[in-house]
Amino acid sequence: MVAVGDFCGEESIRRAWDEFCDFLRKTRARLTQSRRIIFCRAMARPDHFRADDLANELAFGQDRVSRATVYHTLALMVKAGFIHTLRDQNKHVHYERAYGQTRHEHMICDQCGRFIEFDMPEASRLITERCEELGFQKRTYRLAVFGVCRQCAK
Amino acid sequence: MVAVGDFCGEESIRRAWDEFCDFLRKTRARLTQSRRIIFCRAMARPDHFRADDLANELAFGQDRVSRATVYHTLALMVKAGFIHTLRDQNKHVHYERAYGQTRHEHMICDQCGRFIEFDMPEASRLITERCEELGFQKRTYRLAVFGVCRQCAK
DNA sequence: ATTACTGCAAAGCATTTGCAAATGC
DNA sequence: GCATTTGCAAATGCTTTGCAGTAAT
Repeated sequence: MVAVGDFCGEESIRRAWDEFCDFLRKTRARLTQSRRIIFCRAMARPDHFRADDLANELAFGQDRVSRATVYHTLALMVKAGFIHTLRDQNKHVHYERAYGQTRHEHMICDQCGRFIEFDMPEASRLITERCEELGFQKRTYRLAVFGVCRQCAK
Repeated sequence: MVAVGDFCGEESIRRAWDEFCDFLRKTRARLTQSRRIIFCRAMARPDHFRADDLANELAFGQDRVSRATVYHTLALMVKAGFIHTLRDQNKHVHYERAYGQTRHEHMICDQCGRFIEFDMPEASRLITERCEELGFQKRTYRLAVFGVCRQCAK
């Protein structure tokens, strides 16, 4: 059983966790300590993180959770829509918080690997049009620009 | 030494191979039999193929080339701009011919994995604008739409 | 009590690498 | 002849899986 007071600090994360609990109940999955720990740590990350990093971070200490469970739970969180996956130029999967965020695209620096977010609202409309023309049922799309960021260009 | 007559059928491939030879000479790399075989087979593929598949195809027979060499050569071809990489929903890398092709984007079917090409010329301009605003030096970009294709939707 | 979840360690698996032999220049 | 490339097999490295034990409902 997950203690009621056991959420993870920030208020928005608490709300997110409550919604994730709804998702879990709806899918007859269980509310576990491990899931709460992983969920909160993942949601608290401000940047684009990798499953592996999070797993390493959670491999020791009192809140320790196994590598396998981290991977499982992140996949659940993607399914529930709380995080998104991205891929960097080295084909590694990165996650980013989706809950409470607006749609944005990414520029990825070839040199430092940094992710720079930018908006391109027009893309969505254009893509929707093309999908309708071609009878393709869009689920989502990814737009990534590769190159060199301002800092690295200096 | 690579025999002069030893190109690979199609005329456009022959021209491409000649250009690849220029590239190789320019970078002081060698014109080898293995490279010719891999280059021609890769260029002849009409669809989106995987290194692994090509390596398997070339693992037997008189034109056999090792797996490692296939991977190496495809990387060279990407560097030289004759093929592009794409990633499918299962994080596998696919290659597609770039030589003689115009820019296009992809819809990738969640169910059958098919790649559907479509044009979205406006994207390029919009992206260039954003990159200028943000001081990002664009090298290339990838736009992929995920969902269900017309056939699978039936 | 039942069923799902967790942790562990092993398996996967496409890709990369180290090194000796072969080949192009 | 010298440097690059090739082939082989082993290593890599992230991710997934099988299974036995543990926890949630």
